[in-house]
Amino acid sequence: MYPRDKKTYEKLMDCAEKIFAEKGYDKASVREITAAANVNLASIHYHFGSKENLLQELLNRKLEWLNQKRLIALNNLESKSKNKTLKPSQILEAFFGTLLDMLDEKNYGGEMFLRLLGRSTLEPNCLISSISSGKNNAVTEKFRDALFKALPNVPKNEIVWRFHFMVGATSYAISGSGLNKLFVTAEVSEDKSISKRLLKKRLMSFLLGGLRSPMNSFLIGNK
Amino acid sequence: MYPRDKKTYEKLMDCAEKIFAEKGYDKASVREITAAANVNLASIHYHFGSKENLLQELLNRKLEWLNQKRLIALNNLESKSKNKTLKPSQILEAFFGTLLDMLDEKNYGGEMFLRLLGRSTLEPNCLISSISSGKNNAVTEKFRDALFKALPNVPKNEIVWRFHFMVGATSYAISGSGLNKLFVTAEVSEDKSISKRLLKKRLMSFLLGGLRSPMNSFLIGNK
DNA sequence: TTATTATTTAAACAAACGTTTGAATGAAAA
DNA sequence: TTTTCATTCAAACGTTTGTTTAAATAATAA
Repeated sequence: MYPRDKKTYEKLMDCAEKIFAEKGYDKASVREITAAANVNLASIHYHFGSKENLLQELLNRKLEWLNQKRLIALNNLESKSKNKTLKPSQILEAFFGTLLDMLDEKNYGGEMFLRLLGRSTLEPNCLISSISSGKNNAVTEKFRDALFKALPNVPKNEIVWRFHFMVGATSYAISGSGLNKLFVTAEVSEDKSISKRLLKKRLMSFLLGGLRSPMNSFLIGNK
Repeated sequence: MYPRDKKTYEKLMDCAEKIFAEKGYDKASVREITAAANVNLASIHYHFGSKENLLQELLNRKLEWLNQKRLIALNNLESKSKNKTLKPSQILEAFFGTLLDMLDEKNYGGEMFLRLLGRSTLEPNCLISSISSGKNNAVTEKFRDALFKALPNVPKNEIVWRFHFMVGATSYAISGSGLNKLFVTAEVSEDKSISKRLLKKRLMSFLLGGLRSPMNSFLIGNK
């Protein structure tokens, strides 16, 4: 079932990521994870201390990697266009695009991580502190400030709100339930693999439209 | 603690709604709900059969009420503007606006239900079938068709996707975690009560922008 | 009233959970 | 080799979970 040489630690990481993504944190049991990894029940506590720590370490490692790619993308943009201000679409590409590109990756792990990240962002308990604390927060603030600069005419408060809305739409889209519903209902005349490839383009277009939506567009013609 | 005359059934409904909304289905225990309602532990199974049925009945009742209001709003729009096609903003107002108006209601129940609905929509397991089945689906399809008519130039597939994105953004925004994060971070210079009142306007504006976003807006200037 | 049904109650059940334990096993160092 | 450390293992622990049971009580009908 599993390559002999893979260490227990890595096997647990792999299986935990997959099962957490599929079932969510609560419904994924330690017994199921260790069974899938073909290791002893107690090994999670030996290597990670607890089930919760396992999830933490999982997300920390991947998020750090993702955020590094995000920052690199943002820095590239800023250095390329020397003095010109960045366009909102470019900033979104660096933040959400970098994330969504993982869907296209060959390995199954990309999609699994996205599902897990979406799940964790939407998860009720704030037990997953790594998502909204520490380094991750610093990256978010950097992009938030970039949006401030790119949209000088939009009040900062409004941008913060819209940033949250974008995160919400994305989290839902990449979470398991969201992804499945999308592929099922939109599959009117589309292959699933095509939908998967087009998800990024479609979502990004939606996010950009929402971000640039004229203020008070809802006050016109609606009392 | 509780008015004497309230029947056990109603007390359970009230407390379950609140606790489900706060903690999510899994983390909300039968013991906590019955304790809060000040009734016997076994009464959930006597009146509802199971914990799951309790949630089902809860959502069914409220969703039916909400969807009726949605349909009425849509019918009003269609009958008012005799032959003219509806504007997207009007359709969104009837669908999402009707939902978000519950935030403004005096009673605490409105916000609680929104949190619960957001939670349930985002919940991993598809155990909450009432959300995406039966009458609720019929209402969704009616609004989807209305959007088809309102946006004849946009491919239907695209509209279905964007509809999902809108649901995702809304679900996240009204769910507990979303609401809290929004109020915390956006509270730079705003009172929470103000943020709450403005949530609808802001979210609706975002949704409308996303819905009407020009197609392929992300292909321009981005390789 | 008595008889009958509906509801509430306290107690227990069975299963699943994360976690802990202490011995057994493996590998590396002395 | 012997010693030492890291890792694995089977078994059990203590909680918590949703659910069930059977007796007790309340409400209703005859």
